[in-house]
Formats: sequence, structure tokens, C-alpha cells
Amino acid sequence: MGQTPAATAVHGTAAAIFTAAAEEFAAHGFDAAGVDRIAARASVNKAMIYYHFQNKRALYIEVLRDMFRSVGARARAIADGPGPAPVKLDAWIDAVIDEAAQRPWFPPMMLRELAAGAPRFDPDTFAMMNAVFAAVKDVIEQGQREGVFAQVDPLMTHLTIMPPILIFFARERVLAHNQVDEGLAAPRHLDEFVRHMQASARGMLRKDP
Amino acid sequence: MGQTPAATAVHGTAAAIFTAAAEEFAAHGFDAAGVDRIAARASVNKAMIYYHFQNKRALYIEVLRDMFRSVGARARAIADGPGPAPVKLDAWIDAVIDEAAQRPWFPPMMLRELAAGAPRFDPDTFAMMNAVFAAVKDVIEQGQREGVFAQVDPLMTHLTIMPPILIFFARERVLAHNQVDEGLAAPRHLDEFVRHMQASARGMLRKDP
DNA sequence: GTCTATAAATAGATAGAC
DNA sequence: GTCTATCTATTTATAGAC
Repeated sequence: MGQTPAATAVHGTAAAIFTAAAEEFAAHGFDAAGVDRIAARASVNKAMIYYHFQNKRALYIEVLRDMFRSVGARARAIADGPGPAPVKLDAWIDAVIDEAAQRPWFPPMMLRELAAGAPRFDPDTFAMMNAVFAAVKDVIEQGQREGVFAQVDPLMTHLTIMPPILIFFARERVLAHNQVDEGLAAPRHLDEFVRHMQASARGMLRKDP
Repeated sequence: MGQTPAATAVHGTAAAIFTAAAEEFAAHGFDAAGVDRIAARASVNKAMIYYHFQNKRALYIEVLRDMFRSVGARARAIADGPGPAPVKLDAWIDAVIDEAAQRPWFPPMMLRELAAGAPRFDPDTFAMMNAVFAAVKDVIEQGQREGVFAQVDPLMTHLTIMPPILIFFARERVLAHNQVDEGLAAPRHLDEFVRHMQASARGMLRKDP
């Protein structure tokens, strides 16, 4: 109960509910998500959801924590590992995009949650999210100590790097839902996007010419 | 009917509905927004909403278009006006942040809409949004022709500048809803944020050292 | 323009049989 | 663990009086 691990890799009823809920929450947001639809997506009876999870909200939080756990661990490992700060920053961006690509439901869910003011975040979940930023902060401050990064605000920088990543994945849904011939069109490969974000972050952190 | 102009400046029942709807949509998203709650916020009878607007969706679209109209006009004026590209880029960022600050409901609504894949955007609304990007593209390409900007992809660059602006305003809601002592804390003045985004954009567009 | 009343559908959650 | 049936509340939208 509430023990659902790394999502898709696990089998069983709870895992089926987890994945179905993730997709439903991503598609409709917490308030508009339907427990009936989650049950239908998972091909389980609705009562099973309340057997395996406390309620709709606990299920929702579990889906978000799965991402924070995974990204938090990789971010901490990168920050505490060896290497120059710019390389760590590249690795961090690569890791975040990689984890998000494995959880297509996460970017939409996170965007909606931020839009709502994160009213569903309990203190523990909040701490898991902040642990990710703490690792990035360590990397940026390392680079500043070593004199290779400009004296930017780590928080502002983090809040400038993360949103485009969330939007990038959400954009694929926009292109799927609409017939776009120009403007937002021109699909991109993931590798290309990783390099773009790495270059952008380096540009933001570069010392004045 | 559906004629609601620049929102807050106008008085009357339709304007009250417009503002109430904007706040309700921002707080709950389209699907979870309640027409009953919109009526209550506006202190009007629910039936009045269906008298002044076609339905919930038409009201929703009207709120979004109000922002696109305003930003689109300013972006086009900047792009077509005189001056070097870097100055135009600064002016554009200043304008977007200014317009968003005047419409606190817009960033949450836009984030939710993108998260959902923009399923409510009709072709005309889509065109209004693309007109904003078209102006930015003109500015970036001007800078590239004049040799002051790097050969970045205008679309990718646009999709890297806009999201942090949307998230910045949504973040104020996060801080309001939660007791945050560290991490996402440290509130910022709007001017400071404008300068941060201008510096970040210049960093992204700067030619290799 | 503004109201009451209501239709028709759907929501989250649970009780209790098996 | 899994099911059916159901309770209670709420949803968007409209009909029709004034």
C-alpha cells in the first residue's frame, strides 16, 4: 500500500493503477482526474484503487515522489562526485531530461502542480523536490568558487533551466493534439534538445566577456 | 457577447464575469473550474454567464486571447521598430513580464493549457499565439544578420525564454500556498527578475567566446 | 437583463458479499 | 484481493417567469 516503486518496471495490480493514474493525472490534472477513468485505464475495479491506496490524493503524491526520488538520487551523486562544475552541469541536465523522458506523465503533472501553487505538496514531498535544487546549487557554487561560473543566483538559474525542460515534453502533446503547420512545429530529437539546454545553461553561467 | 475587452479596466456584468472566470480558471484549470464558483466570485447569477457568453469554453478562450492580443501587439511593434536586436530583445522580455504581471491569471492558465496539450485552442487562438513567436523570431534573425547573435534556433530559444517567465509568476502562488523556509524561498522583485531574464537571454544568444 | 428551479449526468468514496 | 451496488454531492446547462 503506497509502496509502489519505479512505476512501469513493476507488475501487478498496484503498478497498473500507478501507471493509469499517472496518465490520467497528466491528461486532466488532479481535480479533474477521474477515479473511474483511472480504474478503466488500469482495467481494474474502482474499489481496488481504494484498497491499494489511501485515496486519490495519496496516489497522486506517490506518482510525483517517484520522479523526485529518482532525480534527487542522480543529482546528489553528480554533485558529490568528481569533476569540474561545467561537466557536472551538463551531466545534471542530461540526467533530468533522461528521467523525464522515462516518465512522460511527469512534466504535465509538474506544470499543473506549479500552476496551482503546489497545494498538494506535503512537507516531505516538498523536501524531496528541494533536495534536487540543493544538488544543483552545490554544482553552481563549486563552479563559482573555481572561477568558471559567473556570480549568478543559483535559485534563479535553476528556475530558468528547469521550466523549458518541462515545457519541451509538454510541447509534444501540443503537437499531437493540434494540426500545427508553422510556429511551434519542427519536431526535435531528444539529443538535440539536451545539447541546446546544455549550451543555454553554459551561456547563462558564462562570465562576462 | 464575447466582446469583453482588456479585462479589469472595464466595468459591468460581463467584465465581472471575465475577471472571476480568469481567477477560477487559473486556480483550478478548465476542466475543474466551476461555473457555479465563477458566478459566486463575480456575484452574479449563474444564468448570466450563459447570457453573456456562449459557454464555459468560449469564456475560457476569451480570457486567453486577451493576453495574446496585448502581447502580440507589443511584440510586433518592437520587432518592426528601430534599434539594434539586443535592445529589442530586452524590450520584448520587459514587455512580456509587464503584461503577465498585469494578468496574474495568465501564467497559471497557460501552464495548465500547455500541460494538457492545448486541446482548447482553436486555429484563430493558435495563430494569435504564433504571432508572438513570429515577432521574436524576427528580432533574433535580425541579430543574426547583424552578426551580434549566435546561430541558435529561434524556436528553441523562444521556448527557453518563455517558460521561466510563466513559472516565475506561478511560483508566487507556491510560496503563498506553502510554508517554505528554504530552497524555493527568497522572494524577488520584478525588476530583478526582468534583469535576470534579459541577462540569461543575452547569455544564450552570445556568440562563442 | 436577471432570477428560480430543475434536468441529466457524473463525481469520490464505501459497505458488504464472495 | 476482487467484485456489485449505492450514497451523497456536485456538475454544466437550460426552461421559463418576471
